[in-house]
Amino acid sequence: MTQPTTRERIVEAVSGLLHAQGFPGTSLAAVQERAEVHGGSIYHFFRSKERLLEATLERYSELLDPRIMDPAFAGSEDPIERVFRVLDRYRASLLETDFALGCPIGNLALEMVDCGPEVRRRLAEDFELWARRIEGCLEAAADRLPADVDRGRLAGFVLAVMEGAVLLARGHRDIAPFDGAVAQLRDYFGRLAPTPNRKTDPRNGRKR
Amino acid sequence: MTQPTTRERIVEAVSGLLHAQGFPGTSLAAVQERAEVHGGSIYHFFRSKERLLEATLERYSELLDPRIMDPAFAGSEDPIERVFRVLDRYRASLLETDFALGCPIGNLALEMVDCGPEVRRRLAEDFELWARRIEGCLEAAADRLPADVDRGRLAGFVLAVMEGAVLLARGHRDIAPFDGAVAQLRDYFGRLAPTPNRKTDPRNGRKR
DNA sequence: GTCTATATATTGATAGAC
DNA sequence: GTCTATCAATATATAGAC
Repeated sequence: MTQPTTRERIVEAVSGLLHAQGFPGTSLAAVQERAEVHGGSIYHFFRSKERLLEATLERYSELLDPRIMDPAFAGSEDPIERVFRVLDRYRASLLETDFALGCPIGNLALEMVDCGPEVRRRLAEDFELWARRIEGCLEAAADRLPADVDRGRLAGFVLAVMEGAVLLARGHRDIAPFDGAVAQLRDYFGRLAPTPNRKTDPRNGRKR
Repeated sequence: MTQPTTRERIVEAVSGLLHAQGFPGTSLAAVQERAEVHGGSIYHFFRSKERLLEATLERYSELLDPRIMDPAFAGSEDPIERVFRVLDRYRASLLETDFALGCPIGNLALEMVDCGPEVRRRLAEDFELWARRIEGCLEAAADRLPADVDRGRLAGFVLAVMEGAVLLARGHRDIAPFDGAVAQLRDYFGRLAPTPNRKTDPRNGRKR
């Protein structure tokens, strides 16, 4: 409830602009306007545009749970269904923004070819964090998956499918490729966890 | 064997630069240097940078078969194995270029938010062409896939996985996420086409 | 800490001689 | 068709008053 600091306003502005227009497309002039700060204030807090990116990547990792995962998980108690609720949030974001906003980390991963190790580290960290949340769902559904399935690797696969599906939908400006990829992923999960039959399984529905 | 025209040299130069540095990152000054043309020559052939991009996207679609698909398909006669040979070529490209070069179309799909309908159309066309080649492999292996599998949709899924896997590997600067995603896709195909057992299947090995 | 003013470089694009 | 010269806009970054 406290007033955001100038530094926070700057990061918040970059956060939105970066998502919509990428790193080269985000000019500091636009950041000034959006954050309602003037010229040199940005450089008072950040030595360079790349340092500003680093702070924003850290912010993204802070926002992952409250903005993405928690709302998605709230939609279902079933752990595998929760995975698909997460994907559905990216679907909704694509439609709401007319394919302008995909995954901010995914965009940056392709954009930032030449960048310092700190940016690289934070990008990888954000991907890891996302995958670990999905892995948590898979662990919760471990009894419904084949024992020999590597759940960490499967979580990474879900992330790859999400990023690829977002990319295709944005390229086509059409949600159909996204829906097709998600449907195929569902088919895969269906073959991994045949007939969950949650209603009769005593392990499900437990509250504590 | 004929000498490349000036126009062809320009497109060739853009082709490489675009792949490595993206659209905003590809300056016309760099194009001049690489194509060994001077200033206004580019504007003699192309009205704008975006027109130049359109010509390059058309070039990419021309190169898909000779540069990507044909060499990959030459590695195996088995249609499903051919799908994975294609993915393996992207893997090799990532390693050879130290993760600098991924999929040129995938990069552009995320970069080109504001662009004319012609660019959009050609991007979608290039994706479609890629997926249709994979779909051709799946059709050739139709007898080893469940009858109810939508092969066009599965081909789009393979493309999504490839794009996502390339994106993750570039973000991590590590081939492990790519390998993990491909291994998981192999697992999926294994569950779709259990024990191909090509050796004893009379349908395989036919030459005409 | 915040502001104005500005330095320096580079961008896409144009004009016109040859 | 190819060249030189250059425009106008914009980029990141800096200096210094307040």
